[in-house]
Amino acid sequence: MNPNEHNPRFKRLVNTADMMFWKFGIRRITIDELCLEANISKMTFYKFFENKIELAKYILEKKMDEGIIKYRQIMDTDIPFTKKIAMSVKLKMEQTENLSQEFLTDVYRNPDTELFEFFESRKNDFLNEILNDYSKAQKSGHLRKNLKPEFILYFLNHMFEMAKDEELYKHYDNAQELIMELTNFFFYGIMTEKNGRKKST
Amino acid sequence: MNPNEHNPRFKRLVNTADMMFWKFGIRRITIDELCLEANISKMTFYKFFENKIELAKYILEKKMDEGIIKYRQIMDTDIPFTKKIAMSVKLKMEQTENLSQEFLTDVYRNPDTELFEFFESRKNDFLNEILNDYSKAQKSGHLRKNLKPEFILYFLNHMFEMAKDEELYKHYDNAQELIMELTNFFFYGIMTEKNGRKKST
DNA sequence: AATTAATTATACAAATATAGTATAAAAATA
DNA sequence: TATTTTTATACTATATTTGTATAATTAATT
Repeated sequence: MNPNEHNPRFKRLVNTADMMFWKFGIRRITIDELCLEANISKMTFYKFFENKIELAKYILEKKMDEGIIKYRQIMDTDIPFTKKIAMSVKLKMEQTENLSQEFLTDVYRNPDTELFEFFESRKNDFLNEILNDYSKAQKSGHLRKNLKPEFILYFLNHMFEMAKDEELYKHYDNAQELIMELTNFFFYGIMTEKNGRKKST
Repeated sequence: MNPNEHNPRFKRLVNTADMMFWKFGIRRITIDELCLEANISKMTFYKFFENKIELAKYILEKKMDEGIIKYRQIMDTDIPFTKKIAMSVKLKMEQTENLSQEFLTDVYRNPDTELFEFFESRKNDFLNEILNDYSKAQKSGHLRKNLKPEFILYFLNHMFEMAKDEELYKHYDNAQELIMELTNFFFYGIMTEKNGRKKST
């Protein structure tokens, strides 16, 4: 809800920064460079943002909000819960793939912890929302009762590391196959029988 | 033929620099960063290279030499000349694809013209070698006589721009198809009839 | 057309980052 | 052990970057 959201210079700046931060990380990009590329003067930059970190924060916030919105769209749709899980796993998978290592590295290693704290706090809000959704699903009988929602989150996060594990990958023909295996494992692992589990395989 | 070629620290440094320059360009990478990443001390860096530009020059030279060697391998093989042309076009195509825009931008925009001049001079040597090969082929009747070898080079260079032209690309289903079209056009355009041209299509 | 507002261009001081060197300690090698 | 290589640290001189102040341009509004 930035009041400058429709200002063409503002948009140009944010888009340029988004692209460049994503590609090179935050610390490698100078404000002068951004202004040159976005074709605005430095004074205009400082009209919009206090400094580079605030700009990065704005971009990060936007990206995270997009993810949350997509997640909520899935959860609010009137489809079976099993389908919701499958779709949200797929969503997280895609988002993990699109993640820029350069951007994230700078978020985590930024000397002052500002960006990092901002990111972590937002991430926690999001995780709590997911946790809440899973808890509700558990109460309404969609998920196994003898399963801590925190474990689900933990497993979900580690799924993506597993998807990149060389040792594990060896046993599959391609990445897609391994991802399917993990998703299925997760899927059947959390569901109650009536909601997705096969009685025997 | 650097005497340090087999020194593990030297190798680590060069490999790290290769990767990082390729990804981020030269100017964005500091010597400290390279040393940290390659796990060597700064003093060791300066044992191997006078400065960052010399290191970049070494890497650029290596990359260009690799290309030239591959080209010569093709030209020295005992295969029909038509095949040689097709293979060397494919080689150039691949090399153009692998080109790092970040690396090249820094080569061209480096404030002191050192790297640029080094690159251009090497490139010219290479172009002359190709020119020479085409001239010989022309004399031995593999190429049309009424065709300046310089035109071939010019066309070859512009083929790769054409391959990326949005307007042109529209008319093809995929990139491969357009590339084939261009290669064939080039191929039949330079050959004498007996060496590749179809009498009618 | 005159006034007002927004944007740029330029220059600048202060802060920060980087390059390159000197030195002593530590590690590896002979 | 003696010798060589490598590192760690500290430091100076540059170079770069930040953030601001100012006047000049440009665009928008009255």
